[in-house]
Amino acid sequence: MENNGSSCVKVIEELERGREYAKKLRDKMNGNGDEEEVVKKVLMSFTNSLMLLNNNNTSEAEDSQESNCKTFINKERRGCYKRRRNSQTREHESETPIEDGHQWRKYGQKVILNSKYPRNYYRCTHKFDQNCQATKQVQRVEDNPPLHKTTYYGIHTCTNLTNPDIIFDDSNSHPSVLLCFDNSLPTAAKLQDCPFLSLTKVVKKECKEDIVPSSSSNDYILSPELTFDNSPCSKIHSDFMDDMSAVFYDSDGLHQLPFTPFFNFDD
DNA sequence: AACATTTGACCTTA
DNA sequence: TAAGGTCAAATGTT
Repeated sequence: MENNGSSCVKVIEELERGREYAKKLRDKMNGNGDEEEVVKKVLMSFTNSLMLLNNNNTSEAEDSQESNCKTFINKERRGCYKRRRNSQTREHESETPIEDGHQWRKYGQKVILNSKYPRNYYRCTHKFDQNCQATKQVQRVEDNPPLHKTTYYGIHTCTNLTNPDIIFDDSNSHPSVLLCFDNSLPTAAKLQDCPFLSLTKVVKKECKEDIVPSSSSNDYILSPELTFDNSPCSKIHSDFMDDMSAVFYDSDGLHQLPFTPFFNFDD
């Protein structure tokens, strides 16, 4: 895949589009027995295909670094990690740190050379209980007007959509990335009226320096599926779904399946 | 007590 | 070797 990243993006985008259509069709079925089951399976197929694509994308890079990174084998090697590839990011800039609807746990902060403000590092709260590999970095990049840059790595595979009633309003920020969530839960139906998407709004603070708390705890709400629109403003990199593991969705929710992708787009 | 954040150490990469 | 990403003990919060 390394020799044709843009083609891979197109495939992913096409699959995303197909999945959206399947979702719309499923919604229109409205409990129509067997036919709805078929649509659900189509939807599941799109989702799993996207997962497979991602896993295939990253397996080679992971293989090459396996010998160097033994973080999960030998916990005594502190600081061992996979350095991020520049191409595997989604970026977003806004006047305030964006509230993306996911649950994040801050795990680090670094002073960055030639930057006035430190960079904050977050991982998904469900990194360990659901093996969700999503991370993000948040850094204030400008003073006046205040501008925060959020860079996302990986994709959420966790399933903890706890409050889909609160929708993220991105209208006041730069529309660099639009995210779509739909975990097939009944409550998620409200989100599907938004064509390009919707973020479940955060009700909790991100970190003390970045955002004013709006409630008493520190978690974000999250939802499991993530898609991107086709807006020219969207900044989608070829292999954004880094760090994914072999986790697939079925019509009942998220399940870990005991196999790994068997095809290779480079063939 | 459980969970989240802070922060210095550790490690990899350019 | 400097810069940056991650870990984990210490500390804070609920």
